[in-house]
Amino acid sequence: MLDLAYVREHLEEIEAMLRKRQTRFDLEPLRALDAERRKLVRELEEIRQQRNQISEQVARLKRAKETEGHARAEALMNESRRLGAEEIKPREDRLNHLDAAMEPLLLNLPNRPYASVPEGWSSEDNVEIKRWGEPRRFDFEPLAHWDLGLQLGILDLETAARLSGARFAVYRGAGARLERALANFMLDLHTRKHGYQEILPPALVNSAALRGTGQLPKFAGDLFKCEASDLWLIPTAEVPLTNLFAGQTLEAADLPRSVTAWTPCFRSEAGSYGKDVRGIIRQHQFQKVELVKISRPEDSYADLERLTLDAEAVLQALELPYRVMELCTADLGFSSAKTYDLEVWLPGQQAYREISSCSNCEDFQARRANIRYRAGGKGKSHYAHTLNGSGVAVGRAWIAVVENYQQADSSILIPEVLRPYMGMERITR
RNA sequence: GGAGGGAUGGGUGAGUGGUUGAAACCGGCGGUCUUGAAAACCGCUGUACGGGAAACCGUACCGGGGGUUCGAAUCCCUCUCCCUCCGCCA
Repeated sequence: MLDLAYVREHLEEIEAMLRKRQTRFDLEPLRALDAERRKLVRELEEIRQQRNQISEQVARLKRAKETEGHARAEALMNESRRLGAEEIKPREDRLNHLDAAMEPLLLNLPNRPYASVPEGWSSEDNVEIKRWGEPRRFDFEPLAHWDLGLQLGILDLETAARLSGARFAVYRGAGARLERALANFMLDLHTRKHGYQEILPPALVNSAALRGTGQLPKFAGDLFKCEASDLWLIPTAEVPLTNLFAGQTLEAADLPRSVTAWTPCFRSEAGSYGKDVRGIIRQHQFQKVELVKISRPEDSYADLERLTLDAEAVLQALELPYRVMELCTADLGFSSAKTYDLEVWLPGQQAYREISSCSNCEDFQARRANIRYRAGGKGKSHYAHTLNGSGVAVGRAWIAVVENYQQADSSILIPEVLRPYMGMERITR
C-alpha cells in the first residue's frame, strides 16, 4: 500500500508510474473520495469539539446541584442531542462510507518501481545483468524432464492426474528423495552459511496475512481458499514469513532479520491455460525454500543484493548455469519495487527458465502489515522494508538437476553437494 | 463441538457513566547527591490525524465493529483472539 498522503501530493507521478507498469487504474475516484473525506473530517472534529464543550458544562452544572442550573443543563443537553443526531451522525455515516469506498482502491494500487528499474512493455524488456556457468554441450539429444522422469520411474504424472487432476505430480523413490535432498541442502546452506533462521510456518493463513503481503484483495483468483473458513493455502512462504513480523515494532539493531522456510506452495494459476502444460514446470502444488529479510530502509537495496546472492549460491553449488534478469516496470510484481529473477538453464527446453524471484518491496508490505522498527525502543518508529526471494524453487531445481545432469543412458548423475543427502551418486532405472 | 473466564499505555496492573489520556508500580529519560557508580529523592515519560512559524490547540484511540446516553474504558449487542475445564482426535 502506498502512503495516501504521498499519492495525494504526487498524483501525476503515480499516474506515470501506473502507465510504466502497464496497469490500468483511474486515480480520479480515489482523489475525489480523499478530498471529500478530508473536508468531512475537519467539519466533524469541529462539531465534536462543540459537543464536548457542552458535555463539560453539563457535568459542571450537575455537580453544582443548583436549581437554576437545572434548566440550563436541560437546554444544553437538548442542543447536544441535536448536534449528535443532525450534525454528527450523518457525517460519521458518510465518513464510514467513504473509508469503505477508498480502502479497496488503495489496496489495489501497486507499488512504485525503484528509480533505476528499466522501463518496458513486457517481459521481453527485462534486462540480463549477469550470466553464470556455461550450458553443457551434450553429445546426444537431451531429453525433457517428463521423459526422463517417466523412464526412470521417479515422476508419475498419470497417477497424479487420477488423484488430483492436471498440474499435480507424484514423485516416486529417488525422485521423491531428490526433492527432499534439494530442500534439505538449501535449508542447510541458508541457515549455516547465510545466517537465516529456519521457520516452519503454517501452510494455511487468514486473509489478513494475505492482505499484508499484497495477494489480497487483488489476486484472490490465483489462490486456493478453504470453504467455510477464512483460511487460504499459501501461494508462497513469503506470506507467513513476512507476516511473522506483522504488527511488530522491531529493534533497529536487530535488522536485518533473516528467515527461511521450506513449504508447499499452492497456486490455482488462473489464466495460465496452455502454458507449460507438459511436465512439472507449472503446478498447483510445489515446494519452495523461501528467503525473507526485514531491513532498515537505508540498507534494503544492499540487502536485496545479498539475498539474491544467497539464492544464486544454491545454483552455483549445484553447478547449474543461470542468468540474472532485472525485471522491467511492466513485469514487476504488484508489491515489488525492484526484482531480480534467477533463470536456470533447462537443456530439455533449450531455454533459461525462472527458478527464483528476489524482490525488495520497500515499505509497501510493511504499511499493509504494519511492520515497524525503532532504535533503542524510543523515538518515532518507521516502516521497515521487506524483502523476499526464492532460495530456490525446489520443484524447478528438481527439473534443472534432472535435465542438466542426464546421461546418454538416461540416468541422472547426482551433483556432488547433494550426494550426502541422496545417499547415491546416480539415479538409474 | 460444549461450559466458563479474560483482553486497559513499553511491562505488571487499578479503574464508582461526568476536568480519566487514564491510578499505582516497574522500565526509560533528565536532574539532585557522589571522585565515579549504586542507592535515595525530585521531575518528565503513548500514538495517529488536523491546525499553527512555534509555544500550543483540537479530534480520535482502553482487542475490532455496532448500540444506549447530553456524555462511555465503565452499560448493552456482536465479532476476533487468548486462557481454564469437558468431549473428540494425530
